Amino acid sequence: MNSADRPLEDLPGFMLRRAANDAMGALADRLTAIDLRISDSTLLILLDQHDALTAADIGRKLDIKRANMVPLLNRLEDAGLVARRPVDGRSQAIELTKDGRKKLSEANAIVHAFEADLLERVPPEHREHLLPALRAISGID
Amino acid sequence: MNSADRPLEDLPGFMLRRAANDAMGALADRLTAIDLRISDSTLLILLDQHDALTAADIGRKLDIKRANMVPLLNRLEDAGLVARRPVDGRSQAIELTKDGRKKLSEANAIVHAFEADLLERVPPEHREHLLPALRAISGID
DNA sequence: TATTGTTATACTCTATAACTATA
DNA sequence: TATAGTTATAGAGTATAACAATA
Repeated sequence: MNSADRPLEDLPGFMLRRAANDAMGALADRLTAIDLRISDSTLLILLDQHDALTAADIGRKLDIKRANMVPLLNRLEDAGLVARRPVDGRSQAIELTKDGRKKLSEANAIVHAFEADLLERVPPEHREHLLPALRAISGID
Repeated sequence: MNSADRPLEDLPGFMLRRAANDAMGALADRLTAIDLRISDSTLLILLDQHDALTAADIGRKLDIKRANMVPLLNRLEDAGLVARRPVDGRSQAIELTKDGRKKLSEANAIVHAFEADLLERVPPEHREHLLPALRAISGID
């Protein structure tokens, strides 16, 4: 036992991992009600907020490798939620279908309720600092 | 495009996932220098801070299912870093070996440097709020 | 009866290498 | 030459079910 070292609960990195795992586990559970995974819902929300994204665009924005976009898009296309539309000889735009927009509205309801519940858990005095801190860690702004 | 919805970067849950993924990817990269995974280093640090933990104890503290403790402990035992010692007919204490304590000190150096760098990225006015917010999300205190 | 350690298994996410076709 | 989409594959984390032995 080395008392000079801080317990794991005092390490921001460890707690970041634990908080993310707990929170994402809870979100994944809620999303099973509409047969979506977290990455599915994220992709639908992203498509709703940007026009004319290609598969490679999505991969870059969501930190998903090109190779891993394929099964993800196959699954969403098989479910009838998105469609691939060639924009030139090698790129394809990914677009929400009518069913996709319907599923998106269900996903938005679940995700936003989840986000509200998540913030609710954070004591008010720390609440406004969470997003800026997380953005800084991710290298955004 | 639904402008009523906030972009993904404004959702704490999404940014929590992204920050954790980015940070843990960076930590995992650093730990490859001493041939450890994140879960390995976490287990070594935990063993250093508590006496006489059984495999089931560790699983509960680190949120690792009993079944998944087996390959983890096998790997660390094969590497000579921990030893299993039966404490009764069904439980076994997990103990750091001499090599394990040496590896632990290397892991502590890497982990604490990483934690310092992580906090450094967070603007000072948000820094002290990060840990309490993450603890609250994880359901600690 | 509940718990421990274990085996087997499966699913998700992620990562790399290699290939074809196109800009 | 660089990029896009694809295939195949492997690693890592995680989940459940079932079993024997023990508390």
